Amino acid sequence: MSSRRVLPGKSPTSRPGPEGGRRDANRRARTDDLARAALSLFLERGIEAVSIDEIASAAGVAKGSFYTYFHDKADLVQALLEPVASSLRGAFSRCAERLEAANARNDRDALAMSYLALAVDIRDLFEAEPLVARLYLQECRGPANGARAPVASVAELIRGAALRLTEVARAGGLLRDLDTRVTAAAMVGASEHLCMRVLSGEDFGDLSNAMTVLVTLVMEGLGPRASTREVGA
Amino acid sequence: MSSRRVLPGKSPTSRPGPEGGRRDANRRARTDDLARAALSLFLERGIEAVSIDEIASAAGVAKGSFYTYFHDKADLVQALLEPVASSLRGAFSRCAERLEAANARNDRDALAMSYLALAVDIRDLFEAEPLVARLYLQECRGPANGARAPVASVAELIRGAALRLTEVARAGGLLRDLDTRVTAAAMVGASEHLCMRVLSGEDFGDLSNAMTVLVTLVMEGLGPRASTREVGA
DNA sequence: ACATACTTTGACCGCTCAGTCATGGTTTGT
DNA sequence: ACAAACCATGACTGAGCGGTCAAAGTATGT
Repeated sequence: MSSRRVLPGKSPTSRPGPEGGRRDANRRARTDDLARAALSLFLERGIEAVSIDEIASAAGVAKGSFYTYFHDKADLVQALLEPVASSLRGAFSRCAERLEAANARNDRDALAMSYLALAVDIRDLFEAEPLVARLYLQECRGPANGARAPVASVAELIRGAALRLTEVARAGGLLRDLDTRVTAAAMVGASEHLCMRVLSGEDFGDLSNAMTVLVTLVMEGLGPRASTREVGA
Repeated sequence: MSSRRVLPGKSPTSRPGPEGGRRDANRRARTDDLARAALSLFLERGIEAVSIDEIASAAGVAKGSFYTYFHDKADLVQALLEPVASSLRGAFSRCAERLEAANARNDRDALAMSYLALAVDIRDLFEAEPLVARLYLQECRGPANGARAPVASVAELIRGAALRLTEVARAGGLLRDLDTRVTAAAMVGASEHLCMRVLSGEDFGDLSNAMTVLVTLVMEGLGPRASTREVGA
């Protein structure tokens, strides 16, 4: 699972030049420069606080050149997130297929392994794209306005998938009969926070260790084999 | 635990007028108006995206009046958060005391009850100040720059306390020998996400239900009585 | 009663910003 | 070879913003 390029939000309309040609290569390089510069600045100051001029300057291009490749800041954010969003869609999709097969066979272990495979997929993705993952985690709780709207879209994707997958886990007997929405939210929250801390480079151990704790937490905390000790509220 | 007033960041230097007098009452009302207006706008658009003019306008005062009561936006955010931050400090402090007493008696049940009492304290606080809690949760992951710096300070307070408390839980035998930082992060993450979803009013059940799931998750997922089934990574 | 600090207002000011576009150079397709 | 699209540049434009402050009204302390 190699990282994929950020694509420009805007392309020439009639004569883009041959693939691999001068203009094509130039567009790739410029897009990359802008994306990289923006990502770094966004992580440092937040999406909203960074100006187009600063991004262009940090990328080493003129301000007007920014608009050759992107419509506006939101367009750039969208482009930054798209490779990760696409991979996430793929991961959730593969997990859904594995779950379907496991359910058809009434195979509870295969069910559990589907979720574990998903966790590994997500771990791999975040490790391949740590900075984009961090940006997502940093911004995904903010309101979906302005340049942050693309981030909110990815959050919606993840939320929906977590809910669906949690529902399947419950129906398949992996989780007790607790409120699915609450359970899904707890899992998303815990995993995001762990990833965020790990990816921030705080001498926090690696993502696999964090994932292990998370899976333990879920399987034993919410699974049907839990002890009879129940803490009342 | 009643909610407390937001205090102005700026006060008159020589003749504030008598407590309860015309000017005192006026300052309270204006401060409240500004705080309320700002809070609403911040939740809708994020702290950074809201201008001083918008806050003043929404509060029904002239723009220059904003500066009568607050130095700048960060000052207002600080004032908004202070009552909640103060209560959190109190809650953590009370929990620490209860833990100390339980540890002195080697009383494991009292240890567990200390954490439960903390969860109840935090639930009560968030229910008393839902909008401020939501603002905190929305913004606490962002970089600590500009008007968001006071939010980051509260996040630091919570992170530090969670780590300390998790360490005590581990030493007291409530949690297995997993990495304390990871465990603390998972708990903070899960609880924040749950609170955020509940407080957003998404037909998500109440905070007590969410807290119950969270406590179950922790006590059974990470406690020493966990089943021998271990999911490898 | 009076002097003075407080309060309110909103026009003003200088600065920043997103987006535009004229100009000139480069690449492509015919 | 040539026409035309593409590309880069940065000055320009109008809008928006934070903060200031003169002028006038109000509350307070002596």
